[in-house]
Amino acid sequence: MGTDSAGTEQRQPVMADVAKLAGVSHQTVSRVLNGAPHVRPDTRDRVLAAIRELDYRPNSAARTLVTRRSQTLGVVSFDSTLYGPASMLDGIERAARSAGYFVSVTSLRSLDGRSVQEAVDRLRDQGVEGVVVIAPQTSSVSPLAKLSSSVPLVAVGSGNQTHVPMVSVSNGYGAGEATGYLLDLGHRTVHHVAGPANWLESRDREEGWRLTLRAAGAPVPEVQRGDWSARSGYQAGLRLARLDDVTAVFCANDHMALGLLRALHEAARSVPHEISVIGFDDIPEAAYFTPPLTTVRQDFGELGRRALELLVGELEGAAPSPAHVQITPEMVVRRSVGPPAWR
Amino acid sequence: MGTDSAGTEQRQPVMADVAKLAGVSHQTVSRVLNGAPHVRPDTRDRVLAAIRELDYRPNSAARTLVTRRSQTLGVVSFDSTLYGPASMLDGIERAARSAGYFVSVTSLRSLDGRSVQEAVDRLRDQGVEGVVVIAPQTSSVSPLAKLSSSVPLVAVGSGNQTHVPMVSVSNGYGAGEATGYLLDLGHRTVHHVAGPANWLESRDREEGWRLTLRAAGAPVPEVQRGDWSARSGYQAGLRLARLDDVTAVFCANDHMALGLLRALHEAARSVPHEISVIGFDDIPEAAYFTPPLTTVRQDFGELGRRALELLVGELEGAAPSPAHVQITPEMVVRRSVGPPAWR
DNA sequence: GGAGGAGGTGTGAGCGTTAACTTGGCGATA
DNA sequence: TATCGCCAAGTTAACGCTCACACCTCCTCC
Repeated sequence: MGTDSAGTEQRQPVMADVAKLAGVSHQTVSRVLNGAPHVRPDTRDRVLAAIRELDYRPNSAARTLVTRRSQTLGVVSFDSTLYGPASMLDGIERAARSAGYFVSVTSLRSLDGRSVQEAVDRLRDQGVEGVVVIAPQTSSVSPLAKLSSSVPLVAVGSGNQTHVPMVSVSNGYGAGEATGYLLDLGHRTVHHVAGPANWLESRDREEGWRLTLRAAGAPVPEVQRGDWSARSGYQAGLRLARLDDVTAVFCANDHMALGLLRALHEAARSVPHEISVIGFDDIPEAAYFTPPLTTVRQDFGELGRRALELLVGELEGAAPSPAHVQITPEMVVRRSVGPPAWR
Repeated sequence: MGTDSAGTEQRQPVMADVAKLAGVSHQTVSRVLNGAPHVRPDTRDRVLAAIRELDYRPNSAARTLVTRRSQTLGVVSFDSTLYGPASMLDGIERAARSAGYFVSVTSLRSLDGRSVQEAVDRLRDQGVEGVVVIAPQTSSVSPLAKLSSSVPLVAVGSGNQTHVPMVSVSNGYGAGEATGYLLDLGHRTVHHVAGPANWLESRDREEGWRLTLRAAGAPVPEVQRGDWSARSGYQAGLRLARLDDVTAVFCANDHMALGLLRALHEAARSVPHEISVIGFDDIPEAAYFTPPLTTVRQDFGELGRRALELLVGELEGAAPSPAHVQITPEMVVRRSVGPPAWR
């Protein structure tokens, strides 16, 4: 008959429905929902009961519209299939949730700056309050400075970028530790299987390796360049196996180290008796390689967590701190290293 | 000096600002933005120019409020640090983006049904239009049926759940292939390192293995139970190495196979000469194990993509298809298998 | 040449919430 | 007893967008 209440209305209940049922105004419902003071306990209870009865859910779009806060953070990542990015994402998500934020992710299809730009824009259009960028490529760092003006932004990765708040692992330090350890064992020098040239991690680890060799007065062999994959490590291994003065190799990550181990095995070069190998990351499998891999552990989850803390701090604290958090990696010694063979 | 225009207002431009600048009504701006017909080309151009000049961004919360569409999908995953879930997430994100959706993720802290419930609720409160659940544990499947009434939902994993649309890999088939291959090579039977008992994948692979042995009249050895980690595979390997009638082992995933290889190597049991090993997943590193691992490949990215297609279909097509998409895995033969040793 | 239709645009209402005011009690203070 | 102030509510106005409709101008057709 009338215009309303034509029986069983199927639409979602809204605040007004709750208010009517509880016999209060919608504003009081809002107050209860937001934990505002000055609500009489019995009133609160009536409202809560009505909410439960109707299974009422606040509409987040409406709330966002008026408060201008979406409670959502964005994450831009590159290849979230890799162990590192995946773990960081996981850390970020956990930290975000406990800070009361949702996480919206988007992954990059290519490495260029425009792609990062697009991804951040996309996230921004969706209304995220801040963005964490996991994109440690040289090409994607410079655009960040511009972007950060449009939306609070934190980078996670490597490098000494001054413009953007960032949390990173001391890759150079870790690489130095690994290289130094091998030199201390008595190796004349240490070869290096590096990551892609345009990754900051890659560059920093290479630099750490190089500086340590120089400081020790050791010769600096030619770098074998890989792309983080086991496949590329394998190929680097085949090349290194042809040289016969190789007694120690530092790989920029564990996956390449795995490939290297494979290649050395095929070339009948014993690890660690003839050649020592150190990786980087300490992926969960590293301890089960043949032989178990000595490596430099970095805590990806912690990295993500810290990045999120930084972002939330920037968002909620008034301080627009352009901080740079450094996390120190730690070497884990396993059976893939030893003193050089006497011969 | 009225109430408005006190100089350089810092607030974000809204549709009305664009309209004023272009000399049209806000509705025309909306039409241009949404590609509505019946807008004269030069009007459109003026509007577009105004948008660019002001760097106007539509407010998604406002749009969502009125259209009741958030353009956002939720993903619930368990341990997105693992290669499988991470790859699926990646596939889902890519597919979602090309279908015009954002992706909001949340990961489970524990396996129980209540935890899944909470995660989905959380996502729903945020206003997602649908949810993909990557949670192939037995404990989390039953709650899904109830949940699916409140929001469109698709599961990805395993099992023959009838209540919820799902996309899964034929785990039983893959396990059967692997087991059959080993039997065909002449092995008397095949041992099995299984995954956690409460995972559907685990259960289905174990069942495929068992059925194949039975069908071939082969004895069914006791199952070694692991937890997907290389560590647990290693421990299972130590146990199996003590038995001396073991000539073939099928592992429920590649990581456990890695641990197994390690244990067998330490026990001086040669693979494949004394013992053949097959894994499951074909992670990128499997080809570089020592020896390279024969395994059953499943395309996680494809899995995620298909799950998303299913969800979007349910969302946009009128058909509430309670489909069940099956993807067939494929065996990849490498050097970790061979005929049993004669002795 | 007036009716009808289609293209092109403007007007007003409403989505569901929070923010800012307003209102009405009631006890404490002067 | 009149006044102040605090508590506990209610009322109204945004927030920025889309939808439904009204309107105007041509053009076509009989």
